[in-house]
Amino acid sequence: MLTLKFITENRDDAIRRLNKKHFADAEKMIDEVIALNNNRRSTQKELDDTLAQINQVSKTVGALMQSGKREEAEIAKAETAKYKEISRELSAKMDNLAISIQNLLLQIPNVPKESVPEGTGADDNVVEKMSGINPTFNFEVLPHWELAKKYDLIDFELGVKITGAGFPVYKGKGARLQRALINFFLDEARNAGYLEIMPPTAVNEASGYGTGQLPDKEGQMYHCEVDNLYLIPTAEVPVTNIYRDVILSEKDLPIKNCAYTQCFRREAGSYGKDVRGLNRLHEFSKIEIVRIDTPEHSEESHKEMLSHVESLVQKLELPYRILRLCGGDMSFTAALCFDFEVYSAAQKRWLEVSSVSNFESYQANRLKCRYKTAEGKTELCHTLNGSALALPRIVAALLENNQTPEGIRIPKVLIPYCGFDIIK
RNA sequence: GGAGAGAUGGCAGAGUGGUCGAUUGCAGCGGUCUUGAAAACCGCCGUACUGAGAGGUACCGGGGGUUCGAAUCCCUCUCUCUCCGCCA
Repeated sequence: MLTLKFITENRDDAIRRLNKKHFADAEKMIDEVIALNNNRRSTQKELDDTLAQINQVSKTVGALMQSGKREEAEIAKAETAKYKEISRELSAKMDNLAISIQNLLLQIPNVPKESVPEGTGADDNVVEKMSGINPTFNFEVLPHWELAKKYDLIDFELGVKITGAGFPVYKGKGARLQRALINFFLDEARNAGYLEIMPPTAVNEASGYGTGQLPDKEGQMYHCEVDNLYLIPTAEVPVTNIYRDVILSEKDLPIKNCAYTQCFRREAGSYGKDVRGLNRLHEFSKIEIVRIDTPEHSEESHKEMLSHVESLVQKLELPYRILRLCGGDMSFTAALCFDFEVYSAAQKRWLEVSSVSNFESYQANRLKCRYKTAEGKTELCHTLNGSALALPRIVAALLENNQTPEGIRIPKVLIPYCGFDIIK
């Protein structure tokens, strides 16, 4: 969430930038926050003064009792009664104000950076870069779900039997390809300086709130009600929460973590051709990269993350494009976000395989993730994360783009990881 | 699942109703000494809100209560540890 300091000191700027995100009622909500906060401040002053009175009288009571002046002590005791009544009312008022402010702040999205383009939806995203060669075929190409069946790589029906739609079963070379990609992505991340983390895939409520999946996306996560745990939709949740309520030292930044986990998404409301095959799953594998950084360096970190992700799709020899998301298409919490898409030759469409975002201090404020500067000041960190990469759509593109009459060719970089160079 | 113990500052660990926001040790920071380092010695060393500042207020797992006054007493919730049971 945005900080009160930012909102109160940059009212007009905040409203203008929220409008870029096409956030309705920006002005109304910002002004309400400011009004509530002013009220909160004056109420707190009153409350603090009242409590100070009580504390002071209490001290004299103690002193009087010790010196045996009982009657005077009794008089002093009686005096606190009226202050107590006042403080009770004031603290009730304070609690209400604090809750109202918190509720409002949770509803206000992050403000986009200046470099975010104007726009209302996916069509307004700016293509930053397009690279790689779209494959051409002189035979009839099959979509990946048919290739998966033809070569017995992925069994969607079996997944339905065991669990349900969106939980595919990978078999033989299909399973080995999964493991190869996971290891390849993890090795690449480690070589780029990321510390590998293997976190739990179920998290508690506090972690869900920490990274902002709760309360907004409650319905999108699998919830184990008996123990009140949530299956993670991304490794971002457990990994970023490592730094919840932590004050880091400036010399430790940027922190660079990577993690492979299974990810679970209910995808309530999804249907149609977008969910065919591997395009949208309830459970999938993903390698996530996470950074915690200083405000001064986070932009640089973001660039490094983008070139890391770009190197992955390049090594996999996939045609790709990088989109700079417009204000209207960005997520609630991002300040700047780039999407990577790979071209899927049989489906003839772009598939999103990575989203690399800078959240600036928005997420850190909720997480209370701070760092001590060299001068000893405590400041909010910036947090960033990105997929590097999510497997299913990469697999979809690899299968479709690399199909030949002889079989499916494995990109050179993956051959040592797979242990085979063609699927036939 | 059964029984017991516990939750205090980055860590360890005192504190059982009145200058306790908290003794002490370690770690950290600054300094003296040293060619440099170590050792020794001296000083500093939680977070947040509020105030121009001095300062004020809150926080000893969370919430509630008793009291003029609570880290300390009571209730409640959560979590952790130990032992037993079950088990990958």
